[in-house]
Amino acid sequence: MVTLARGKRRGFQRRVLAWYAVNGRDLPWRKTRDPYAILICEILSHQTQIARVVPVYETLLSRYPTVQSMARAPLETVTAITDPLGYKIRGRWLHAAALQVADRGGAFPRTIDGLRELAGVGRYTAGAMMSFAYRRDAPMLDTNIARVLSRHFDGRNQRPGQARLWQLAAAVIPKGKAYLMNQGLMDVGALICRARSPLCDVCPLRRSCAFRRGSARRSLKRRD
DNA sequence: AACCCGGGGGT
DNA sequence: ACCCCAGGGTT
Repeated sequence: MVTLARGKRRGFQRRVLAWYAVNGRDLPWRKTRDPYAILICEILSHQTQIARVVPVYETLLSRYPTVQSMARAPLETVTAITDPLGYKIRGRWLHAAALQVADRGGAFPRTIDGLRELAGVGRYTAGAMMSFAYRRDAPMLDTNIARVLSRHFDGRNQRPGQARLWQLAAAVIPKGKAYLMNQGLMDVGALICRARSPLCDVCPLRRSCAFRRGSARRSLKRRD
């Protein structure tokens, strides 16, 4: 069980949201709540850098504006667009999921468990759809959020398991603001708390971060 | 839990 | 060369 002191939690949330309001990336799927569009962007984003996802996302949506139009399309026309990104199974997943939704009359599932029955939709993608498309307070854990939470709460000498990370991901969501928090955490992870050389000096969470506290004295003394 | 899938980016 | 990238499915 994860327990975060109320004050610590509030501070963490406030810093991420304030930072995101100013520094958040301007990504095309942040303009929509269409679960179909969200599904496309999330499937395409699996283990794939966002810059490479954007053009494929645009092509796919302009070619198949609705889930029914993708369901009607031959599989090969979809995979031809998605295959260049690698993990070619995702084109098949996307098309299969479109068929599943079309069979439901074009209505996407509204629950985590329902979403996870769609091809290629796991715990992460279901959480993303719940918070991005439906604006529900659902946690999600991707490589960015996992890294931010792990570093901030457990520092550099511990390896938190998936169970703890999911609990933390849920614990840091302010009521009614999962969308902003999840997007914000992903951007902090992608732009500041990077895997390689994190920009701790300009991180909104630097004052409370266990990773930074655990860093070598020498690097702390460095000034820009 | 370990393993597989994958092309492309950054260092 | 090596590591990493908005994970999911299978074994």
